[in-house]
Amino acid sequence: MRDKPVPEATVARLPLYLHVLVEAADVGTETLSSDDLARAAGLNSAKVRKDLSFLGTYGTRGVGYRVAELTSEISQVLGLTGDRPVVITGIGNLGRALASYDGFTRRGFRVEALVDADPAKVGTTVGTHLIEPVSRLGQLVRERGITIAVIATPSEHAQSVADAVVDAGVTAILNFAPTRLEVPGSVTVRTVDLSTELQILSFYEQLATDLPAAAS
Amino acid sequence: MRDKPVPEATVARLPLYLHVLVEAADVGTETLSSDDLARAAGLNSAKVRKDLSFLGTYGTRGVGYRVAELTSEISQVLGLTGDRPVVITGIGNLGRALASYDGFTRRGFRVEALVDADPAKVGTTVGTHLIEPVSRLGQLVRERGITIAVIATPSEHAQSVADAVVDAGVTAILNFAPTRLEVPGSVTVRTVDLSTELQILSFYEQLATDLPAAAS
DNA sequence: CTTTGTGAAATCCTTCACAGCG
DNA sequence: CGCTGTGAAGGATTTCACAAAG
Repeated sequence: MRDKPVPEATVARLPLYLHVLVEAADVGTETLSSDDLARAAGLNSAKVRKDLSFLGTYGTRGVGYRVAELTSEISQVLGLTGDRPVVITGIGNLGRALASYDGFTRRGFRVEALVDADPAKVGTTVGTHLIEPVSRLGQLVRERGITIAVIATPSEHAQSVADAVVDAGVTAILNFAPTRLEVPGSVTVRTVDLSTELQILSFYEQLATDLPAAAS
Repeated sequence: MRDKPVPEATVARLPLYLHVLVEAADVGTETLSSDDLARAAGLNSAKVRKDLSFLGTYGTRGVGYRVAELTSEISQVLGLTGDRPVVITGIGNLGRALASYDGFTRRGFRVEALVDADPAKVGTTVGTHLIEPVSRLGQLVRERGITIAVIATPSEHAQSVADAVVDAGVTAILNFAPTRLEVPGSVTVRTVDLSTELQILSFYEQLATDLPAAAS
């Protein structure tokens, strides 16, 4: 049950299951069937079972999955044990939104440092976090053992920030700048580009309005 | 050449091609080969050619694709002709970031209305945009022909906002609340959940640090 | 009798490899 | 020649369908 290579598509759904499980636990539910999970997650039950089978976690036939057990199993697989320190770079509107977003904290992430290039912002705070100068970026990453960086800078600075954090030991980057980052293969990058998302939506929106009616 | 069902995976890459094309045009480049496009987009050239073949746009053998022509072709397929009015709901830090994000405007989107439930925010402005009360949401959508809504409200209000905009005629929703929205099949929803993204990153970050070295 | 876990079929996506156009 | 367009091969993912466990 060890060493199955969890498929990418499955990894992308694990946070969704986790979300459903946490909500179920809040309500006091102790077990969920694959069908319950599927309905709540908007999937079908076969997919849920296949996904969970990769984790090596076994449900109970005739009953379902134990919420507590599955929660901790998924958390473990995702590496959400303990707090993971994160640095946010670029404290504009978006960076500020991210810094005060409690969804990070509620999952296992801790905003450990904020940096910005603007001297007028350095020394001010967002919530309880102090904004530090970008010149200290490498040092902060090293000193605080940060391995995940969020880039919310203007796109023209995204690459140089990426270079700096990678050089200091970061191995995962969440990039909000609309640019392709060039990084070593050992570093994982996920880019969230808002205008890309809107353009994809636009395509499907157009389909929906061109055809009279058709849906799945 | 009409009526090929453009695959989902291809649609997701079209904005990327568009981005590369716009940058190329800025520098005065008039043609790009599939290999040039692939390098700039971080893909391989076969994929680029396959993708573009679905559009019915033909390049020139021995030369490549005409930048201007391909740009307008992709824009058309994505439905980016003319301005598309968008409403942003929930003007917290994130909503404010979105409202002032010029990436929307630079592509074919126009922020046409902002709404918030907080009476203290209603009547104030973000840039040139006035914040209106959520009670006017349906009316605004109808009057201004809005078909795309961005939801940046707290998650407990996301569903009711979705219901309201769908009822008023919106057919595409970009959802930043960490909730699954229940909508009719004719409405397209894309959810961007920041903590989901971080959790996926966490998985790969963990892999990278557990293994000594392995990358593609 | 309910629900899991999983081979096998079906579908979707990517990559290969090359014929053929400019 | 160089580069597109595309059948065909190869992978990955989803769905089916059912045997076996509780």
